[in-house]
Amino acid sequence: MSSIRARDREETKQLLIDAVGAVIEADGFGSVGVNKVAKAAGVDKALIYRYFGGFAQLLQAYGDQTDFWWTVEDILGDDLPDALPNAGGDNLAAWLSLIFERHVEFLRNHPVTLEIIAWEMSERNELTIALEYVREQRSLDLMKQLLARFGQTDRLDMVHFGPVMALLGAAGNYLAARGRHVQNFNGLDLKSDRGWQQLFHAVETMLLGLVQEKS
Amino acid sequence: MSSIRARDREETKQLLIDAVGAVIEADGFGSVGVNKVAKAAGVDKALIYRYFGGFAQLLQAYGDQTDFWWTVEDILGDDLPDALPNAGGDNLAAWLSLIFERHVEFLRNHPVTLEIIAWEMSERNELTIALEYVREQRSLDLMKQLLARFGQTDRLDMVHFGPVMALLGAAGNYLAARGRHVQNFNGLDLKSDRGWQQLFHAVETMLLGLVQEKS
DNA sequence: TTGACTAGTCACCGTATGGAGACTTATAAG
DNA sequence: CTTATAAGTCTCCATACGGTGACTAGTCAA
Repeated sequence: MSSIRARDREETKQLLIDAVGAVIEADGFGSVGVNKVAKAAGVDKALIYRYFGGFAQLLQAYGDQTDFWWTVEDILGDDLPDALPNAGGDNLAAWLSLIFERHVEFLRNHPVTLEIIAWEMSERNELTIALEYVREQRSLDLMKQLLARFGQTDRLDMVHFGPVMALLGAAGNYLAARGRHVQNFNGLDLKSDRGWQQLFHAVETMLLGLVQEKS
Repeated sequence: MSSIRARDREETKQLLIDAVGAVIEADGFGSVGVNKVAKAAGVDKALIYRYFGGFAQLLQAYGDQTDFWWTVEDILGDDLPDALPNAGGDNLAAWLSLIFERHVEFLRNHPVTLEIIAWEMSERNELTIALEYVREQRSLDLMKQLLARFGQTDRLDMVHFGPVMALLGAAGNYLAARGRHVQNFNGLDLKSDRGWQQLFHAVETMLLGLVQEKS
């Protein structure tokens, strides 16, 4: 029981920062607060104010230390688009399908990110605005890279490229976040890999059809 | 200033019930509580306990009085599927596209429903479970009706029907809820009708392609 | 050994919450 | 006119929140 930690400011700061993530993952973003975080860190809440200046700055520090969102490299992998010669014509559709899959897998492996997505639906403040700005930029980055490779040559009607990305991103976010607590959505099983495979398959088929539709 | 309402139990109950909706619409579901609702109703909060037994029952009464979700008739309109002779073959794709559009329009015209959708992302209790049960049933109802008309004749691969419905429903919910407070998502403008038209158009094209993809 | 510095503790404040009991007052029956 | 019932008001309570100031106690240099 002699949990007498040595007095160490930096270690205590890190304990607090880590506690933020732990509380979010355990109880969601909505119930994160100065009392709960301090208790989770095993530290007095007064230190939050002394070391960080306030709870908002602690959250800020947590955000700065954590990557909540994929980078373009995460999504495109080592096989950058130009590694695949742009021959087939439906390459972009295949890529979009793969991107959707990786997007969803990223979310399913990052519970804190799912909490943030859920939280952003009901709350809007400096922190959520900053986080959603990062995501929007990453998404636009990804789209720009895809357009640079496929924009002139692919048969997909580029008028639909943006809306389709939005549709897939929105559906992925919603279903992944919902799958945290709910089993089914519109008959789809969000808690089984099989349900997600069905979704991936349907998306792939739709995208291939979209390409061939190009007038 | 003599706002001396006559003493009327039923009227007061209704005032409270209506205040629930008003508070939700104004401040969101997360900040709904006994104090705020009573103040909005211009009534003492003790009456909530006397007339309803508790705040949960007041919410229950509000839920029973309000239709948060479309019915199959709302979505299919008077033109039931069998009113259109099943000639073209891509009728189902056209219907799905129309359904998506009506789904989104319903949401955009029902702010309280959007608040509930957002709220369900972070909270899960008896009330949210009851509400999402209703929606799931309505969605399955809709799908069953569509399958009954098109299941045997349409060229759409029925393996993909369920997942596609889930994808469209999820994207509609997410984008509509997000559009309450945020302007853009993946470059799509959620606050202008033009942005939504782009989305509808892209969805229509995708669905048509899906039909023609049937192997 | 002493004294300064600072990491960590503790008690407290103001506010808002959900909730209950005691009270006042309007109304309608006898 | 009297009186019981019920509508509506008021005060209070326990709890939890974010936040602050005073205090205790290790640590390290002189």
